[in-house]
Amino acid sequence: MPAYETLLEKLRASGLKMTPQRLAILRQLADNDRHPTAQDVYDGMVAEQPTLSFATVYNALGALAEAGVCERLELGGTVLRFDPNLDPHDHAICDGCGSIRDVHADDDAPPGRAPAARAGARERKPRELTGFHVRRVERIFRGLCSACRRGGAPHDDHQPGR
Amino acid sequence: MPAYETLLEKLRASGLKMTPQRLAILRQLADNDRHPTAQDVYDGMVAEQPTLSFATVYNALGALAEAGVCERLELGGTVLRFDPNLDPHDHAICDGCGSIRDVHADDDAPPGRAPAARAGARERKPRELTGFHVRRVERIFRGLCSACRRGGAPHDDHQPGR
DNA sequence: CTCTCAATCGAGAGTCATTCTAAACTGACC
DNA sequence: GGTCAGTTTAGAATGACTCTCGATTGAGAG
Ligand SMILES: [Mn+2]
Ligand SMILES: [Mn+2]
Ligand SMILES: [Zn+2]
Ligand SMILES: [Zn+2]
Repeated sequence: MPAYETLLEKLRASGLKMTPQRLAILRQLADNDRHPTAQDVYDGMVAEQPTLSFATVYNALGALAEAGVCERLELGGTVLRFDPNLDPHDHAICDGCGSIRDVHADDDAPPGRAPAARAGARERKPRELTGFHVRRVERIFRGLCSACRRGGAPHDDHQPGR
Repeated sequence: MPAYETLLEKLRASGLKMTPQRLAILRQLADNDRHPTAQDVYDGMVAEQPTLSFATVYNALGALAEAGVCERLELGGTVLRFDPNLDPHDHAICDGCGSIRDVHADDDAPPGRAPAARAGARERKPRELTGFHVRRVERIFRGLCSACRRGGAPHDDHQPGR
């Protein structure tokens, strides 16, 4: 989860204009591992940017994603999410509360593979797939977070999906 | 890709009513590996079911999915897709034409793993992930299909996504 | 067969996330 | 201080789905 300075540097390098709205968005994304929606980002901004338009948040987030400052995530469900963490990684989504957690290949044993065989895990390059040229691979783990496994559906950080 | 008879049997076993609309949907799904949208299914039905309502297609597909006759796929993008193939498998989505291909763990070497280590590939059981109970794993390969790798964007079977 | 009723269907309105449109703004450069 | 591209804004538009509710209809009972 990149710090504000890091994101700022990327924005500067991208050639995009440094507007107050975009800087405020960077502040929202800095050190944020919660995969916020456009709504989340907007909510965190209206206080200091009272005239902010919703469309601006979408525009800016889209521009930042295209510039390689953050990533658009379409993890199923109806809402778009944004991730400042550009390291290749997977996501664990809780069916109970909808929370999304990063899963790095190193942290946890990938499913379908014996923990012993975890040798060349770091590898993430595109490869061939019988006539299909793979550019990137997305993996989603669905299940229950530790909190939801106890109580039925406690805090409910995110929307539980419809 | 299950045959009509197979789907019919599952529907019968589910306890759901066997209505003409649902049978027509089964006919659409039988031996279909194209992961059709509700629109696709509807389009294939209006000819023989002229009074068909769009909502009915959604209702019926939803009911069939819940009954375990087919599966709802949310592969990003804006549209819901349906898959009669219930074997655990992954999907390769072409960035060019939007076509979706099944990828079975046996067919192609999973990325991030040396082909030699393909031993216990069949394994697909839920497992622990440091505090997260994994119920199922989804994997999406994004890239270019063989057709799109040549010409820029030729036939365009599906919508290229926005 | 005929009856009965919960399950299902159909039409249209409603929802919601996202995108588009067009006008106003901003700031760098001449 | 004028010009212009890039941005922001409000609000309208889009599109995929979901809901509502009255009408219809399978499927088991008799
Ligand atoms: Mn992430
Ligand atoms: Mn499939
Ligand atoms: Zn949870
Ligand atoms: Zn293609």
